[in-house]
Amino acid sequence: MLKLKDLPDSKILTKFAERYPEANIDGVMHFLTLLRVGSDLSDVLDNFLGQYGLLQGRWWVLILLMREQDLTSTPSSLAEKAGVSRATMTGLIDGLDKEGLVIRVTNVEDRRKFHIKLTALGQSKLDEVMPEYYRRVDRLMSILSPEEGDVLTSMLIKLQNNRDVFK
Amino acid sequence: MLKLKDLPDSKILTKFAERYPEANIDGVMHFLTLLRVGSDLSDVLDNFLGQYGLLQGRWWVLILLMREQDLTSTPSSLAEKAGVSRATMTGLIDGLDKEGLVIRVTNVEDRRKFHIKLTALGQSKLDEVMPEYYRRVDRLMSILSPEEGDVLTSMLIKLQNNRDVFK
DNA sequence: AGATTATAGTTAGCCGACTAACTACTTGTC
DNA sequence: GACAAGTAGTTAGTCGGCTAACTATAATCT
Repeated sequence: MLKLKDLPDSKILTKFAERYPEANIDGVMHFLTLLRVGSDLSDVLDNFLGQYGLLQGRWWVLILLMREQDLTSTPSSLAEKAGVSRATMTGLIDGLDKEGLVIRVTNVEDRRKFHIKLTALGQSKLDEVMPEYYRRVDRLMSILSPEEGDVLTSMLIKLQNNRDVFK
Repeated sequence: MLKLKDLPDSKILTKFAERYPEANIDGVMHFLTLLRVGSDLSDVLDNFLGQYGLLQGRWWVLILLMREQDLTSTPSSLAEKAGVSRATMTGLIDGLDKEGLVIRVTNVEDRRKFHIKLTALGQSKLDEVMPEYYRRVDRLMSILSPEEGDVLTSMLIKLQNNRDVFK
């Protein structure tokens, strides 16, 4: 996502605003800051997960399975919930299967489907990662007061709901 | 970046919190919301740029060149400012060169380098995209008051500066 | 001045997304 | 109950990132 390291300073934005008077300098700065911080935090998360041999894609699959009562789901359902294509989910499951973190079980009721099940090894991988993940998130977010956190989220949701204006 | 569509609700988080008492439910929700909104806005931006035959990578290169006094820079400098590897920058410049939006000019002072220069066609591509881009950003961000925008950015910067706790 | 070290750019090969097309199976309709 | 349409999963091929290794050139240090 946003890779740009060199965010414009107000001098540059002013130069651009001369050519493009539509520019709302403050708005652009707020927008770019949001993209940039989101991207950087995502990178930091990937980096953290990498220490456990995971990446966001695989990690979410494990978590989605753990959410299920019987620790089981189907590739299609996982793909939809994880926000990736079914083809991508095939690859993610391949990798997790190879490492023994999940298993594919044939579904006798609908032979098009598989049951994807979290294994004991998969659960123990989560048990290894999640406590540390939660501690890190807590440390990260504790720079904001609980009230600030609520305000942040409410503003983000407003932007989220307004994003269609960009389409 | 964050693809996960199915953010946990408080019921799921509570279940996880039983197994992982470290979990600060509110903090996790705020964190995931930030990643999610950042990711979605980035996708929306890519989608917008795609209508003009651009993607974020190429678009930033054009903008970085336009920031320069003589509309000229080097691949290394562009790579660093854009936050991509030099190898990736080679590919971006290849594409832009092929479309005539930038040109490579040999550098007689240091024959290892090239001058990468924005062409008139490249400038006119920006002139086509930027006004609409600024209008969209303005419309998006105008859901927040100027004061809210400032508060948002200041909280984001706090998180940004605190992200090393994750490492 | 010559050898070493550092820098600029490219190439090759990998990785994880994607879409499109394919097989296998199920559902629905006449 | 056969056949059309829909769904589940995989495969093949593309794309834009990446790192590592390579070539060419410049700078530095005896």
